[in-house]
Amino acid sequence: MSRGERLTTTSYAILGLLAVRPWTTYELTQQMDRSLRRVWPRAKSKLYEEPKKLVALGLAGATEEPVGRRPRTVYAITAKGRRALAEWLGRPGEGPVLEFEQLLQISFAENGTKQDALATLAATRAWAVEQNEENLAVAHAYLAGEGLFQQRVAQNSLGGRFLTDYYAMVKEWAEWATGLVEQWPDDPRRATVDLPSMRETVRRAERTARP
Amino acid sequence: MSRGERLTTTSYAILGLLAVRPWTTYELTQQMDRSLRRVWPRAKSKLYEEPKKLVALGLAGATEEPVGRRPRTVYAITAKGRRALAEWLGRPGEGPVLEFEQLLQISFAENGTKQDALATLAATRAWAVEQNEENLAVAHAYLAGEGLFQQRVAQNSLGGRFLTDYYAMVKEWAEWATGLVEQWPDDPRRATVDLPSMRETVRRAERTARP
DNA sequence: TTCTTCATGTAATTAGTTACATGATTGA
DNA sequence: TCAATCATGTAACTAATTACATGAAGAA
Repeated sequence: MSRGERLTTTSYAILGLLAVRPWTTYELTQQMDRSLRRVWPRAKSKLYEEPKKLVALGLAGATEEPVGRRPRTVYAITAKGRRALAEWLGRPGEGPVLEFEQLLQISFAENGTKQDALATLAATRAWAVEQNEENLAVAHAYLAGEGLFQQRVAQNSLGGRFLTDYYAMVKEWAEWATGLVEQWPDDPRRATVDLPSMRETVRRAERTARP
Repeated sequence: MSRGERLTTTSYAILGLLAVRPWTTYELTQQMDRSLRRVWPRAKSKLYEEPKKLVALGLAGATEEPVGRRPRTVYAITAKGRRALAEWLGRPGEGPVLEFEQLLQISFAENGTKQDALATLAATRAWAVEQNEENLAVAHAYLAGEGLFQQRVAQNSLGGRFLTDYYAMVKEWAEWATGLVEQWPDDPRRATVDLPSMRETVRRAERTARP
C-alpha cells in the first residue's frame, strides 16, 4: 500500500459508520456532527473527500443516484472494508490527545490582567455546561427509545459516560480555579501559589498512581 | 496583517515562553516537551519554524551565536510581542478539543472481538497511569523547590490540577468500562446496554447541568 | 416568485508532520 | 578515537481547513 493511500483514523471513523449502514455523504456529515464530532472533530469537506479514498482502495462502494439534475453518491462498505475495520480494532489506538487553548492562556496569565484570567475560566465553565447540555439531550432521547441504532447503545453508552464525566470534570476544575484566581492580587505577576491546594493535587495524583 | 502572517495559537504558545526569558530553539523544544506538550502538542520542527514568523512580524528578535562552526539562534520577545500576547489573553480562546482514537474503537466495537475492546480499554488505562506518573514527578520537583520558574507556580499549579483530575477521570472511566465489557457475551454484536449504569450517567449529567 | 435553507460538492491554502542531513559533545 | 547522543536545522509531503460555487426543496 503506497504512502498516500494509507488509512488514517479519519478513514476508519467513516468506515465504522459505513459498517452500520450505507449513507449519502450529507448523511455522513450529519451523523459525524451528532455522534463522533466530540471525540474526532473534522471539517465537513473532509467527509466528502475521504470516502473516495475508501472506494479507490476497494473498502467501500459508491452508487450515484440522481436528485433532480444533480447526482448524489451513496457509499456502502465492502467485505474488504469490514476486514480492514476489524483489523484496526485489533490494533492499539492512540490515547486521548488534548488541545486546550484556554489552559494555555491561564498558564501565561502573568502577561495579562486578573480579569482576563477570570473571563477565560468563565468561558471554560460555560463551554462545559453547554457541551453537557447537548450530551444530556442525546441520552434522554436514547432512554426514550428514540435513538437511532438501538443495537449500538451498549457501545455508545460507554462513550456517553466518558463525555459526561469529562464535562463534569472540566466544569468543576473551572469553578475551583476561579475561586483561586479571585484571591490573586490585581497584578497576576504577584500571584503566589496556594500550598494547601497544591498538596491536595499531589495527593490526588498519588491516589491515581497507586491502585 | 496579511492572511499568511496571522498568528496561530502555536505562535502565542511560543510567544508566551519567550515572555518568560529568551531561549534557543532547542531549549524551546525542550520546554515545550516538558510543560506545554500535554495541552498543546506540536512537532519539534514546528518550533524551529514558527519563531521565524514572530521575527518577521517584529514580535521577537533573533540573535545568532556561534557554537563551533555552526550558528545557533536565540530568540527574545519584543515590546510589540508583549502587547500581542496581552491582546491574545484578553480574547476568548477555544475550549478543550479532544481527539480520542481508542474511544472511536470502542464505539465501533461490534465489528471486532470482545478481546479487542478489553485490550483497547487496558491501553487507555495504562496511558492514564503513565501520564499521571510524569505529572506527579513534575509536581514533586516543584514542591521540593526545584522547578524552574518558581514565579509561575501559581499559574502552573492550575494546569497541574487540571491534568491530575483529567488523568484520574480517564483511568476511572477505563476501569468502569472494563467491568461492563467483561460482562458482554463473546460476540460484541449481542451486547446489551446496562440500564442502571446508563441511568447513573444521566443522573451525573443532570448534576452538571443544574448548579 | 423569490428568499432561505438544505444538500453536494470543488479549489485554494495552510498548519503541521515525517524524513533527512549533519555538526558538536561526551563517554567508553 | 569512535560511537552514541545532543543540538540545529531544512525539505518534502499531507491531512485538514476555509472559502467558494451552485442546484434542489420548501416557505412566505
